[in-house]
Amino acid sequence: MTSHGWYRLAPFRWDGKVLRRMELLGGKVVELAISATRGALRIEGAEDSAELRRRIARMFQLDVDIAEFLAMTRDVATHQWVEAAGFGRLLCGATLWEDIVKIIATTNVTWSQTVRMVELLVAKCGPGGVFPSPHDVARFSERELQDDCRLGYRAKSIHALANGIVRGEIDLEKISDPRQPTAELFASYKRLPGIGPYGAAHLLAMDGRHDFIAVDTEFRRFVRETYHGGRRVSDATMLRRYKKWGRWQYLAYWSELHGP
DNA sequence: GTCCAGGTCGCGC
DNA sequence: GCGCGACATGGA
Repeated sequence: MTSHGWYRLAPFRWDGKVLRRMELLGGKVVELAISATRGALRIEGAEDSAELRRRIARMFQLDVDIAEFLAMTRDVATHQWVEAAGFGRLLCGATLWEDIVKIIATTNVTWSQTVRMVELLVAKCGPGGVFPSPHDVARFSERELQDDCRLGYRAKSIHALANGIVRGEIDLEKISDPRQPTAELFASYKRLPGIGPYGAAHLLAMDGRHDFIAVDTEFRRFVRETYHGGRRVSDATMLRRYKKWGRWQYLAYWSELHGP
């Protein structure tokens, strides 16, 4: 649950054992309490429903099959620990929309600012503490979002995204159609406001597609320090190291980052 | 004051 | 297609 920082972004709350979040289900706000026991997920706080299952499936990547990746790790000394540790799935938001907003909020800022931005956005726009819908966000002006949620220039992208969805100009269902080849999905994601190569690769990873590594300061720092004695090298050189992992490149890097 | 953080965008060549 | 500066914000 704690593989990348998402568990710290509102409306998620994590106390070290139970992951909680407010969620709007069947027209009412409920508090979900999610825990994992022996690899099984336990959900409390809501009646079973198709909508709940859909959201939980995205949050925990329940439909993502990482068997091929795990098989590869068995043959690589540095990754032997991965399978036993149960590593390989990223915590996601309940919807693609939520993750796009959160990824925009991670760009070109410190993590503590990201946490604050999302916290303020949920507080301002999300009724009852749930993650706000595009409608909830589109009610506010760009200026208001920027000032009250401390989004900086990202308010422009988030405002454009929310309004684009509300007006029907951005159709996330269509954009994220899983039947598309990875390269086309990548291109579609990159066309979203505020999403570039980094964001698109991250969104793909949330679809369980790890073909592209999201090159950011974190990736560069890790590779530089781990493999190049702190000397700076080109992105291409850094990426070459992970080519052998094929469509699991991002996950391979990520597992190195989180180490045994 | 300056630099930079899990980048993106628009512009000029 | 590629390099470059601008862009809000807050902490070092």
